[in-house]
Amino acid sequence: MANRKASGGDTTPAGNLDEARLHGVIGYQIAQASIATLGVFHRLVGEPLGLRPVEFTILVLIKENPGGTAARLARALAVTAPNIKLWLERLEGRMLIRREASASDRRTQHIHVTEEGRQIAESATQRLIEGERLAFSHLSNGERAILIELLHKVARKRDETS
Amino acid sequence: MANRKASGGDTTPAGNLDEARLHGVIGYQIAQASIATLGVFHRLVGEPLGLRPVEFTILVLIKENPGGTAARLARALAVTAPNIKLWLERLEGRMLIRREASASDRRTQHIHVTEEGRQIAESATQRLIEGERLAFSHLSNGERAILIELLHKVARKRDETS
DNA sequence: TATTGTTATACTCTATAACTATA
DNA sequence: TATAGTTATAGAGTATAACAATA
Repeated sequence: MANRKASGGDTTPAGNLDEARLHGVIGYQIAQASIATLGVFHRLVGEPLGLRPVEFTILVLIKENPGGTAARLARALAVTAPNIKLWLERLEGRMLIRREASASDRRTQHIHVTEEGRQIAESATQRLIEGERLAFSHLSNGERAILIELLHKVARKRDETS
Repeated sequence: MANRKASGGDTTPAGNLDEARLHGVIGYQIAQASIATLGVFHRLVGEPLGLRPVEFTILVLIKENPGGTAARLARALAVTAPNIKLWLERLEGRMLIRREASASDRRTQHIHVTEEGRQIAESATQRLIEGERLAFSHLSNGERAILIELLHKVARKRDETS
């Protein structure tokens, strides 16, 4: 931290290293920003609730899409089928979700959250929203809303191209 | 793949209160958006140039901060010391960077890019900027600029809290 | 006493291929 | 023929602990 600039200086997220044209690469800025958001997640959800980012996302998506299938989750999160199966097994082992055989298609299972899973999912989401609001309080409410909408637009693109 | 808007597709059920709440989690939107940007990276840089995201970032940061040390890179990218050492060894093995012993501090090494490393770093950056402009053409130039600045603000936060 | 770089090691996560049973 | 879920396995990536050299 020897050469840290004073307040108002042009410090960069990457440990005060110069970024130059890298600054204009969206993917790079997203990766750098994710270091901050993952820090918030780990502190407020990962550590206290024992949830990894993937587990949290899967749990919430199941809660919001009750009766969905594993294959649909895998596509939504861009993970492989064996991968999603492992995470579902862990969540099921912790009694946070349950899987029911489908009546119409005997290949698939309909996934739901348990009551405990619902509570943890809602608690985690609430912690994240409040935690991010506090950690990123140097962004106004409007800026956070704009950021989310623009990120949403970027994320939407992958469905159309890939 | 799934490009459905309604009719029981991958859209979340309407009237679900918590769907809006997950929508407001910055870290979630960042993770979703990174799937799209990583796709662009893999197609335009990872595949043709044989560079992983970490390798690209390390290479560019070295190019723009010549003479830096491994420890500084590790802090900048939030990776551990043994980890950065492995990536530096691979880049050095490909003759993209070189390490020189320091005269003042005999513990450290000053890292520079080779001529080939410089060319690849610049080519990769150029490909990414143009590729993202094309892939995310549904965002205006202004929107992309705003997105980058807001991500920059989020990323900058991690230095102050952690 | 703290820091840089390194080694050794184990663990987590992920991807691929192959299999089954359904459709 | 295609899809959902599963199994087995190998590989990639990452973290931790311990160490030596230097500040």
